[in-house]
Parts: sequence; structure tokens; C-alpha cells
Amino acid sequence: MTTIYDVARRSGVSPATVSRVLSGRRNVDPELSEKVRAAVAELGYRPNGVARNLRRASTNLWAVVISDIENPFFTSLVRGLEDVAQTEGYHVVLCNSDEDPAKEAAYASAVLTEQMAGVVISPTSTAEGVQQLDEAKTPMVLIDRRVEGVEADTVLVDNEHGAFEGVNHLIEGGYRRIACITGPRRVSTAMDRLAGYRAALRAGGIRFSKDLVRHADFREAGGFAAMESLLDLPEPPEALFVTNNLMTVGALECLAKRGLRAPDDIAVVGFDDIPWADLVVPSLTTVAQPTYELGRTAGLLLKDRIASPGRPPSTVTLRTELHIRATSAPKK
Amino acid sequence: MTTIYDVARRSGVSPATVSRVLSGRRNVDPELSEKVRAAVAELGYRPNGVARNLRRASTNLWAVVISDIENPFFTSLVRGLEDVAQTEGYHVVLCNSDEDPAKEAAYASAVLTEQMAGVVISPTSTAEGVQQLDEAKTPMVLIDRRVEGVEADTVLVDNEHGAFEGVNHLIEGGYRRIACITGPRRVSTAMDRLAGYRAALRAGGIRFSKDLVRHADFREAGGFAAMESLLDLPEPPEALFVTNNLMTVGALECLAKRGLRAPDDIAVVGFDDIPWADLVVPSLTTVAQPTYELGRTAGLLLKDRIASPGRPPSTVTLRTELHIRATSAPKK
DNA sequence: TACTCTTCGGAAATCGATTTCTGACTTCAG
DNA sequence: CTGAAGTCAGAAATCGATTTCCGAAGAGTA
Repeated sequence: MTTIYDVARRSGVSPATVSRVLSGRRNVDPELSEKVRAAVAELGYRPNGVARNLRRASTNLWAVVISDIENPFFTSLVRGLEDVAQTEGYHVVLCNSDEDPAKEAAYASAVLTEQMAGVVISPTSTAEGVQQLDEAKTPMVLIDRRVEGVEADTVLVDNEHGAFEGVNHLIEGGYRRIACITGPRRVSTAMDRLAGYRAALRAGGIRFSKDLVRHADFREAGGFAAMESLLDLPEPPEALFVTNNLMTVGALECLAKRGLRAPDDIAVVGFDDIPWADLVVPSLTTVAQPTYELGRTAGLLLKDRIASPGRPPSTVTLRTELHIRATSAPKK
Repeated sequence: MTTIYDVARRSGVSPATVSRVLSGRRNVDPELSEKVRAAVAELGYRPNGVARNLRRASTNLWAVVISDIENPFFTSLVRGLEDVAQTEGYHVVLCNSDEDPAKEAAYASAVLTEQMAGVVISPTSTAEGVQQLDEAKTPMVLIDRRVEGVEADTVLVDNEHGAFEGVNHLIEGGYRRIACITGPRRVSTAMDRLAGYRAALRAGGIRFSKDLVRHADFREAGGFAAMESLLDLPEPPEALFVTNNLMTVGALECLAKRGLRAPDDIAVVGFDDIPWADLVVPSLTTVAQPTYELGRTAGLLLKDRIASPGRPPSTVTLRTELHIRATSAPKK
């Protein structure tokens, strides 16, 4: 392997000068500079990033810890993050936590030993890893969910408002018996969206009934099961609000299996878009989250945090957007 | 920061011994070993991965260079790769090349300077980065596409056979005027799938006509435009085979826009699944690729390549699976 | 002219862990 | 009992780039 010493010898200068030429951190005589560049080209020299990282005591890696890259919500978010990372000269390390606090902790640990420059993380329920990183003062941006007792930059969507809009849209369509499938009680997004659902009911003068709410696991199978249980009620709901994309898919599959159709048999609004929601027939009404923007914003915050670690943490809340399609057509 | 020297001092041994205890690469007196462990715990010592990487002259990073993580094909593939990486103690760095040879080259360069342990790459048309990595003898696995003149481990799907099956299925349904929307001429998958299409026509005794073939860009917009041009033919096709998922979506959107329906107006078979293809109504018939397995296989090959760099390269070809759904119902 | 200030190149220290080398000590065979 | 072989801990070299420190030379000022 050719090193900076080889280049130095070849160009008749010291390694220090070579380093200065290549990093551009100090002025160097143009003549020497030219010699160095020539030597670099001749030798095909490529700096050793690891050595640089050791000396500089930091890497150009960002970790993104999410529950599952296969969920389109995170896919687009990661894309937004990666685009920022690329322009800022960072690389993104992908970490699937699968909602498992132990995995989250393991990745947090790796972030520390590998001296990664920063982390964007969607915390699991117990947020073990988040605590660890917070203590170590690693630059960190929380996405999608808040964590009690941790002061960090955070990017959220306005879950309550988005849910309100989605449910309100159903109410305006003439529906009154509206069910809700939401996520685990410990997850802030599940509770915020449920709160939006309740607020919309209240505003519409509809009494809230616990019987019409199901707490599932934010996964497809959970949505399916919750839908079944709702349909088996003595008096099934006439409309449904589901608080994430995978559970919406599960619910729709349950409907299909039973030969029921939206919106004729039951109107449906889902939180978070699914890819090509237009192609699903009838096309699915959703409260769309700006997922790409979420990732992008997280990246920008992380960049700022790294640049000025002392700054007080900020929280950015992005707006959702109601995409009205066919499954929420007004009641006939 | 606490270093191995601090631990050594605290436990009354040399840094070398601490290293040996922690790496477990050599026997150490159990008594000393215990002391070291105690000191590590007391000080909350965490090894510096970067320093280790420098000394060992390698990192525990794998790069995965794909065109776009937002394409569900790659999402699932990356997931498969990441799962292998995790069990093998590697981390996955995500690199979106956007089919741009310059970006591919830039990432290849980063792989080399950062001394990453290996690369899984889906080559762009000119495969600039692949050449670079090949010359540097970086452990590398090619996925999805072949590259002329590069001898490397490769994971492919049986494109020609898959396409044959899909088109043959249409022919068996009684369709004869079958169009094909495929990708750029320089991309091996596009050509292989086109070859499968032609082979199926031949086997079915149908004359191949250039007029029914469109070369697009493997993207949604390209699929849309190609569909338009096919529908504008004096005699539009009665069935369609599309060679990737995004273009299929574009084509379906074009149909929807024109008020046409599959399979009544035109039967459709797509290559590569889309998420929740069942929910699209009428549900979409696809030649499904084992995307997760592709990623997993690539990971396993990469692991083996790293373990024994001298081994002759191997190519693994995975089978596609025809998922018959509604858009390819037999001709009435 | 003399002195200060600035600029710039090179020698050497540095980042933190690993690993080679060395020597002390133990074990075992003859 | 002696010599060879084996085990293990510690000292020091090492990975490759960066950066501090120092000195030389040039620019600018009184």
C-alpha cells in the first residue's frame, strides 16, 4: 500500500506538506503543491481514511437506526437522510432494530465503539440505546417518536392534527360510528394519533367508545386481527381510521377476505401513505406523512448539531397532508 | 476518553495483556484476566474501533451500492443483506447510485479510502466503480446484473426463464398480440428479459414484431410513456409484459388515466413484485423475484469471499416465481 | 538598518489498539 | 540433573495520517 510517506519521498517534500496539500488546510507553495499532486497521480496514492479517522478522532459515518427498512415509511425517510449525508460528505450506516430494545442497544454500542459522527434514531419502546447515546453525548436526532427524559433534536410529524383531519374527514362524510386501530400504548405516535381521533370525535359531537378502539402492534398481522375483531362486533363500525400503513394493509386484506368493500361496507382512512396508493382500487385515502422531508430534516439537524454541539436542542414538527381518495367517499 | 493504557494501569498489567484479554486471541492467566475485566467495568472502558481498524488494516463495514433504496426491489434485498451482515458482525453502509456511473465511481472510491471490508453492488450501465473495485481486489459481489470482463461472485435471477414463464402464461391465456416494455439496451437484465419474451413468443408460434417492443428507463415515467405509445398504435396490443416493477406501475397508471382496465382491455404481467400486489384491483400478476434471498445470498458469498480471497468466483442464479393474479385472466 | 510579524516547510509527537519480539519461567524428556 | 521446548507477560514497534512545535525566510514598519 502506498502511504503519504511514499508520496513525500517521490515529490521531495515532507509528509506534513503532503498532508497539507491534500487537505488544503494551510497554504503551500504552488510549486511544491504541483509536485505533490503529480506524485499522487503517478503513484495512484489514495489516503487511508481509517488513519485519518483515528487522528481526527471521528469518522464520517452516520447511523440510522430504524425498526425496519422494509417499511416504506422508513425507506423514503432513509433516502432523504442519505441525500443530505451525501452532500455533507457522510455515509449512512443502516441499522434495523426491529423494534427490539436489545438490538437498538447493540447498535448504539457499535455507534460508540466505531466513533460514528452521529445518529438518527427512531426509538424503540424502552429506548435503551437512546439513553446510552445521550449519556455519551453523541450527536443524535430523534425521529418520529419522542423519548421522555431525553433532550435531543427531534423531528416529528403533527400526529394529533393529522389524525384529527383524517377522522374529521370521515365525520364530514356523514359517518358516526368510526373505529380506530392504533399502535401500542407505550409508543408516543400511537397515543398522539389516538388523541387526534378522540379530538375529532369530540369536535363532531360523537361520543367516544372504548369498544371501537383496538391497540395492535403496528404490523400487518396486527391490523388484520384488529379488523376481524371489529367486524365481529354485534354492531360493526361504518368507518375506520388506522394509524399506520402496515396495519391499514392488514385491515384491507381482512376486508377483502370477507368480501367486504370500502367505502360501501366500511369507509377507510389510513395514517401514512403506502406506495402507489392510487393503484389500490378503490384507491386509499390517507393522512400522508412527508417521509422524505422527515429524513432530510433529520439530516440537516444532525449536521448542525455536529457543527455546534452546545446549541440547545430543537424540535421540528412537520405537517401531514390529507390525501382524499376513494375509500372515504361520503356515506350514501 | 479512557484507553487501553488506563485499563492497564488500573489493573496492574501491560496494555498488551489487556488487549489479549479483550480479544481472547491468546491465553492469559485467569487471575490477571479477572483483574482486567474488573478494571474495564470500573472505568466503563470501550475499545476504540477506529484504532483497531487501523492496526488490523480493515473495517467491519460492507457497502451496498444500489440504484435507489426507494425501489422496493432493493429495499428487500438490502434487508436480506443486512440480516447476514448483522450475524457476521458487519455493518452495512447504504449507497444510492441513482444509476449514475459517476456516483457509483464516487462510492467505489469511498469504499477504498475507508477500507471497507467488502461491497455488494448492482452495477450501473458503464460499471465504472466496479472496474475500480475489481482492480483493487476488494471483496465484491455483483447482484442483479452481469458485467463484461469482470470476474466476480455474482447473484442473479433467472431473468430469461422468468420472462418466458410470464409471457407463456399470457399466451396460454389465449393472447397473441403481446407487447413488451423493457429497459435500456445496455442493461443485461433488460436484454435477458426481452430474450425470454422472444423465446416464449417463438415457442408459442407467434411472430416477433419490433413494433410491440419499447425500451424505457426502468422508471415509472418511462413505463407510462411507453404504455401511451403502445396504446396509440393503429392496432394496440391485447396483452403486455413489463420487465420491472416501476415501469409496471407507470403502465398501470397510464391505463387508469385512459379509463382502460386490465385484463378486459389489456392483460398485464409485470416482472418483479410490488408490495401488496394483492391490494391492487384487479390484483397484479407478476414474475416475483426472491429479493430478500438475493440479498441474503450476496451476503453469504461476500462473507466467504472475505474468508478465502483466492477462491474462484461463483455465480448463483435464483429462480423467479410466477404469481398468477387477476390482471392476466384468460382472454374471453 | 534593525526589529517585529507573518508565512511556510520539516521533524517529531500523536491518535489507541495490536502484534512482534524478547526474556523469564515452567515443563518434560533423556 | 541438564537441555530443549513451550507458555506467557511486558516493552516497544507498528498501522498511516494529522498536527504541534520549531526554525528559517520574507514582508513590513519605525
